[in-house]
Amino acid sequence: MIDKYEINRSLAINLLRTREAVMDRFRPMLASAKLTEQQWRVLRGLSEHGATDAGKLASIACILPQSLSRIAKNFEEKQLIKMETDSNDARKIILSLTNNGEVLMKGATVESKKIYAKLIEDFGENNLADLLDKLDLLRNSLGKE
Amino acid sequence: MIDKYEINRSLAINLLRTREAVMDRFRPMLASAKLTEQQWRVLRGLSEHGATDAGKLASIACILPQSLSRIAKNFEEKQLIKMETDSNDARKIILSLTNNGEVLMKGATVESKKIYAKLIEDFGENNLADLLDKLDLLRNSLGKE
DNA sequence: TCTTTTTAATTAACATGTTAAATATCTATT
DNA sequence: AATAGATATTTAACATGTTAATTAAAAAGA
Repeated sequence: MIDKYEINRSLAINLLRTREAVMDRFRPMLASAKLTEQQWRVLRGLSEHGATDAGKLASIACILPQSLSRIAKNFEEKQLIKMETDSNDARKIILSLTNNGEVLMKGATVESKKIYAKLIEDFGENNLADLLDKLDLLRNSLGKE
Repeated sequence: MIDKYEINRSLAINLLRTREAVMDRFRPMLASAKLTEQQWRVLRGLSEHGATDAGKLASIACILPQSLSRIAKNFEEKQLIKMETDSNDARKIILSLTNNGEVLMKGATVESKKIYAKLIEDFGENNLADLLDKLDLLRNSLGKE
């Protein structure tokens, strides 16, 4: 039964395999920084957005709030982030990088940009723009954002 | 610092978000069958390819052999699959669906095809073909397959 | 103001991802 | 045939995904 419904042709699997192929280029960098993909996205979100409450940060980093809760506790113990209660809303926790966290991200970000630049060079800037457009279109077609 | 390196524009995150949007359409089906995404891919692989050794099946289902090992034990206890040693190579384990497993997959496959057909209708057959082509191209550019 | 509802974050329980190591079997070399 | 090296699977330990429940605080209504 080899048709467009077959597993190797399915959209979800192709998105997964392609993402894995992309991440393979970043894994050495992450391994040398001793960070998981999710931890990297959290620190990157804080680095780009500055102090952010947990809910927004989870959304930015594309992880569940429950996962961020665990990651944040871990990072606070390692003194990579600070956790403070929002003075306007005691339910919210504001996260921000410590100096240690910023130092860690400085180096990793330089490395990450090099890898991404090489990826764009290999894939082609136009191909990348087209692909990102198609992905946006698909998400819109599915009624999400 | 909003440039092409910014997290919300990064390729890996977009592939992740888009995949999540696609899977959102399938999750109700999976929930009603009480299957995780990975369990679904394993059963689907067996349904499409018949009896398969663990290594090949893990590759087909796009999960790690270690994960398949746990899933297979779980499924064997629930009598959804059989596990037999390969008579030609005692290192290999051949997995196959039981009758129970095939019955489960019959219904779920019908449902899955309906959902996928609706997705194609919403996204457009040409857009889907283009996207799959671009994903292939990207994987090839990255030197994978 | 008091109660109810909603929201933000956390915790719990189980499944999977990831890296490393262990086990068993096969293959190649001598 | 005996050994060394390679392959297939499994197990272990820890991090994250997922669903559900819990806690605390804000917002809404009576």
